[in-house]
Parts: sequence; C-alpha cells; structure tokens
Amino acid sequence: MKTQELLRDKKLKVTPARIELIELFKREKKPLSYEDIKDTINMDRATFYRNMNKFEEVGLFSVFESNSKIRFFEFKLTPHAHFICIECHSIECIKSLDIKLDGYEVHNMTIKGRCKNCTL
Amino acid sequence: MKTQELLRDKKLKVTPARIELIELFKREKKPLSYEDIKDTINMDRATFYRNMNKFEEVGLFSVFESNSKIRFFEFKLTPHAHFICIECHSIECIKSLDIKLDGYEVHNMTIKGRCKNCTL
DNA sequence: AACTTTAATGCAACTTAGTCGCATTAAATG
DNA sequence: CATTTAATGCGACTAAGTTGCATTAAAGTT
Repeated sequence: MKTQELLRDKKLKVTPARIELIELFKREKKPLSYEDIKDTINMDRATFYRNMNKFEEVGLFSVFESNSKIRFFEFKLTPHAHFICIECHSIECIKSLDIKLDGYEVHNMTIKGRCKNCTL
Repeated sequence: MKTQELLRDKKLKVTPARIELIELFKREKKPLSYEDIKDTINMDRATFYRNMNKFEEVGLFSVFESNSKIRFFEFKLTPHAHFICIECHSIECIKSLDIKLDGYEVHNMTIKGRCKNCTL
C-alpha cells in the first residue's frame, strides 16, 4: 500500500515527517533506533518518538527494547522474533521461530544472548 | 546449594547485602525489579544494581527488560521464557516454550503482548 | 590476632533514552 | 477561504540505572 493511503487508512494526518519515517523504514526492512537514523531524518527527536509511538498504537510498526533500554522500531511486515546480541549489539530477524502462544495476543518476541560471531 | 557456597563458588565476597538478595530471590522464584523490592531490602540502590549486575555476569541470575525500560532480575533455576503484558504489566514465566536457537547462545527470551486477562 | 590487600558499600552527582508542556504551524474539513 | 484539529520544534523535565569517591568490611598473609 502507498504510504499516504496507509496513513489515511489509520486516520492519521499525512505530514512530511510521517512520510519520511514510513518510507525510510519500508526501505530498510530492519529494526532501527532513533540513534541509528537521527542524522538522516529531518525532524525533531520529539516528533520522531511521538510518531513512532502512534505508528505502534495503530499497528503499523512493531517495537522492542534492546539491552540497555534502547527502543527499536520496525515496519511491520511478517511477524517474527528478534535476536539481540549482548556482546556486539547486533540485531537479527529470526524467521524460523513460531511466535504464537496459546491464549495470548503476542506483539513481539525477543531473544537475547550471544550471536554466531560472538560465540566463536 | 547454600547461598554462601554459591558466592564462594563464583569467587565473590560474601556480604550481608549479597546474602539478602540471593535469599530473597530464591524465595520469590519470580522476576523482580528494584522498584518491587526497594522497601524490603536493606541497601543502597547502587549496591542493589552493582550486585545484580555481578550476579548476571557470573551466571547466577537472568535479567530482562520489560516495556518501559525496567530491568527484571530472577534467580536462575530452569531456563524459561517470560511473557510481559503491555496492558497490566504483569509478568508470567512461560515454561512451555523451548528457548533454544541453533547456533546462538540464548540468555533469555521475552514475549510481549496482552495476557489472558487483558484480551477478554 | 594483627596486617595488608582487595573489593563492597553509601552517598550524591551524573547520564541518557525518552517524554511533556506550550506556543507555533500545518493538515483536514466544510 | 475560514475553522477546527492535530502535528511540530524547542527546551525543560523524568526516571532508571550508573559512576566517582571516600569509607568500610571481607579475604588472604604472616
């Protein structure tokens, strides 16, 4: 769906900041934090966070916290788990795990540990 | 194993604060944050965090972050996943999931969403 | 048991990701 | 075009967790 439609569909105003964010995350296809993209985006920190929180509320994005309390945002395509390495801080999308759990409404699943490189 | 042995085994000094923490978490058998126990423990915040971080380093405790960047600590018995409700903020231990992942050294697994009560 | 080394503690000051209030500006609605 | 409604930028703020430092207490040594 086109970005503008996406926003209208969720009854959100179409603004340059929102378009920029959604298009960036659609392109990147991976979880990013404010720190990761602050230099490439053209808006205030508050605007970034307010929009990302809205996007999560309406179900466009998924969000999770890494080690050391940093929030990562990802444009929601197919639901999947994330692996966060506590050593190199890399993040990997894990598509091989089923993220369902009977009786619960699962929003995300994160696994922390040491990644393939860091266990060598 | 007795608390003192546990500490000596990890080459950590046996102090009243450490004994208090380990015995409390052994008793509770569930993840707790500093906020949860600050009024029942007899030590400074810094001492709490420094000790918990040590305990994690040496493998006695497991740690994970809830929503809203709060750290939860748990005395490590059998490894298991945790479910964190984003609505009522309750935490449940999920023993039914296998927390293994080929090629990775898994330290913890957290699932966020809405719990059984909150999806009614 | 006293002596020395090494690490743990308490306190206050600090860090930092994220939030909030408010005045201003820009979308949407009719 | 006028009006309503919500988004933006800015700076001030919040709160969980950390750090520096002087003090105190374990552990190891003679």
